[in-house]
Amino acid sequence: MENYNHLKIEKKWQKEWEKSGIFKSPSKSKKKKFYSLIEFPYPSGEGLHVGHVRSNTAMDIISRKRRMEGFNVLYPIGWDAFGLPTENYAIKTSTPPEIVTKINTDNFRRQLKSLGFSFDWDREINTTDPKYYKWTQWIFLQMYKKGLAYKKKMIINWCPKDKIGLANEEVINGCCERCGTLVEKKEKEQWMLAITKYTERLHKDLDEVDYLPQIKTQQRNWIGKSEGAEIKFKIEKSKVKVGEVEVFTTRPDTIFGATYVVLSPEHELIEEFKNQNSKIKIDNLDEVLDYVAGAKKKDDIERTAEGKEKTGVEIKGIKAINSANGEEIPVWVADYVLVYYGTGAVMAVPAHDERDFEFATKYNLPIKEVIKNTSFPDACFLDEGILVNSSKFDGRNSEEVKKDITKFVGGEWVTKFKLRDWVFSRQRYWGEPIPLVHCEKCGTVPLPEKDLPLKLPKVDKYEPTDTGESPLANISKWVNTKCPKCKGNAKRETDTMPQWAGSSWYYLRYTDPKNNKKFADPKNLKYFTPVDWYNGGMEHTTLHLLYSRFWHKFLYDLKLVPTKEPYKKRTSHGMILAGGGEKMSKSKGNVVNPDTIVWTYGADTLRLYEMFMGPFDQSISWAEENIVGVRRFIERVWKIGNTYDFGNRTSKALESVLHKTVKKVSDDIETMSFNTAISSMMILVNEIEKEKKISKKDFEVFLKILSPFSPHLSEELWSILGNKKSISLEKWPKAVISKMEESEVTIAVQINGKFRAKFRAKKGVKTSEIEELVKGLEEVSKWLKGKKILKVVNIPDILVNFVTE
RNA sequence: GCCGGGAUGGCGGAAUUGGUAGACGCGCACGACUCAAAAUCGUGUGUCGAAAGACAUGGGAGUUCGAUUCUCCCUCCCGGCACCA
Repeated sequence: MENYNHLKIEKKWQKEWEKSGIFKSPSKSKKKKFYSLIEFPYPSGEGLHVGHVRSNTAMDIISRKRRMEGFNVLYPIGWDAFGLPTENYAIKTSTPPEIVTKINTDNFRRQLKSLGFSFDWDREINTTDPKYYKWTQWIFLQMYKKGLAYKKKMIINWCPKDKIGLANEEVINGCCERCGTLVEKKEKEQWMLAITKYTERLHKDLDEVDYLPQIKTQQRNWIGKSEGAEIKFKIEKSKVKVGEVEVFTTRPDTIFGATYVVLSPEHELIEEFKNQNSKIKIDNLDEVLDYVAGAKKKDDIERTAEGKEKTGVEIKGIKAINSANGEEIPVWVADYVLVYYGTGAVMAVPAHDERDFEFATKYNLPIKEVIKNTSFPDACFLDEGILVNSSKFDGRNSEEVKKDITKFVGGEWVTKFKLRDWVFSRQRYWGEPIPLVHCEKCGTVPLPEKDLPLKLPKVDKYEPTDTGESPLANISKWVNTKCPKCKGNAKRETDTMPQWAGSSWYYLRYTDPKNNKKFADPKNLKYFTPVDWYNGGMEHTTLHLLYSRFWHKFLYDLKLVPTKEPYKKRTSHGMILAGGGEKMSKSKGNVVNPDTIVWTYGADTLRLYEMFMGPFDQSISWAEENIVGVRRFIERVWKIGNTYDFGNRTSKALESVLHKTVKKVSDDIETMSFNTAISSMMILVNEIEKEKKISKKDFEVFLKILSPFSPHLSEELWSILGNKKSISLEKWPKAVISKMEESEVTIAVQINGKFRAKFRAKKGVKTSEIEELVKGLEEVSKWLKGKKILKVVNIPDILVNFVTE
């Protein structure tokens, strides 16, 4: 027997698979389809991460199993190649980003191929390929035409280091998600996508998909649905109505306790105070404007940090009228009220809201109890309860009066969401150009479809400009163009799209990656979509998942895709951390290169190790010393396959273990419990080695269930055993229940719940028989001697418990 | 602060309609093979104890014949959100 030479064997089969094309997925097939998807990698300069190997192997195992179960499996791969790291690298080395991308994707491709993943390489896509981004631009234009893409002057999060505007989702603790630099505020015109028009559906349709519960929860929290009342409060000056302010509250039941109203600094009413012709005149305009200016200058961190001490200024000269009891109450402006949520104004109920309580205490505003509680007046009481001091609503319960009170004060019951529109423009080079033209006469004009793709022009410098414009703005030849409508002089939009654009629809392109006439043929979409199983990182559950669901729903409304939701099932994997439990990073020098492992131990070993190391959905530390365990397992299987003199009989006991293993592995793959699947196969191999005998047929059954995990080893042994066709074309084995059963069972004996002995008995043995059998056992009789048995608990074939006095 | 997940030997982890805690793997110890080492194979390996046995699943209470599993309280760790009215 030759030693197991992983280098030779793995290369051989990778070539073989490529030659035979058995992992290609025909777009036309009588078979049922199965679409399994991984998040396509960003081809970074660092090369493949061992984390990629973990998730790709998991979906590869599932894909290979599905193929053997008779499905036409689509398991595609591509590159999410636009983005900042490539651009930054290009700036640093003066290499065009497309060259950097080419080098990186070549490297990634080589690495992925060395791991034996069963991708359909014919369907490879790249978001930076004009043939691909033509359709990203096309979809954007459809959104533009439907009014979902709009330009808005707004205060954006600005990263001074990357010189780029960031979406809210990309700001982490007030810092840039990528480089950690403190984010500044900057006013700029930005392209927005009206994702909020889909909020309700994005929220509701989560009921229909099979996502891990945590993923659904995170999406729901991000969308942030809450129900409450919109209520108008009159604004009076010297007892005369001069206007009104609308507030949003989830607690209309506490309205009788509203002792003041707070406006956010950006509230529209404040603009009106400045207006000389306005009916609303206030006494301390300068003071108010000072405060507002100060608040606007502060960025989000300052507003929230600052020891969380709330500040505000009373707006003097006007009063609000509490719509519930007609009381005159003061109006304040304070930056703890956010302009972009609800109505940008709140009714403050200090007795029953922590923030209002803090503010009222600081500024000596009245605190009025309206929900009965014992802690008043030392602390606010947040729970719902029985109303007091609320005129005719006294004595009733919060829950039941909310809507009644809303009606009573003429308010409206509404649903609000935290989700805000998506800032879609970036002032960078390496992204899809936004295909719009600004014409002096016609305004903003979309490019006609025949002019797509609008290709990125060649530039000399990739640096963004300090004015905040994209480098594209410097290329006058490109910027100056003709208006598609009037043929007059016009300028191109110079902003590009964010990285999320290309990844919002890539799973659709896989169904028909080479189509030049459509983003995908409807027939292919009908056959392959939705994605049956999508696995990815937890870090993408809020952004990528939400964005792509939004794009999908938009396309669904245009009847361009056949399903409401893009992904039927979504799971996520845990991260692989470095030895000390830290993130792997270049700067810490703790990155594990999969190439090294593939060379020294082999791809099958790496695959098996990463699946065996721990629960798939949990983060886990890399531990190189454990790799040897799975390598030993592979070598033992290799030895059995090469040296055993296979007969045609397997012992009953071994047969039972085999079938249990088949069942366990089949079930565990479905629940992504790969670690226990592998452990059960190890147990089987231990048993085979103990008996030193197994039939060829049964050993082949084992090879089949091993093949998704260790495809190279399995193929090689399969062919050594004389099989001509690939093991991947075999049928997935079925566990035979009758063969799993054993005639004898081990029954545990407990005395008062404590384990004392075990014994073998025929299956289905009766309680009375057990008592006789057991009393003969010395370990049992010594505990029962002189004791009265009060009760016998018998769990058939598992356990018997004697309860004594 | 809120939401979600978690805590089990020296280490990674296994076990839930409540039923023999520690499967499987690593490590370690001893033995076989070897001139020797590595590799391999065999045996053992939760803690205390000579043994009988007792104690053990982050801590404390409870339900139960029986709790890693269910209930309540607490501690710590990880992830997400964070003045969202």
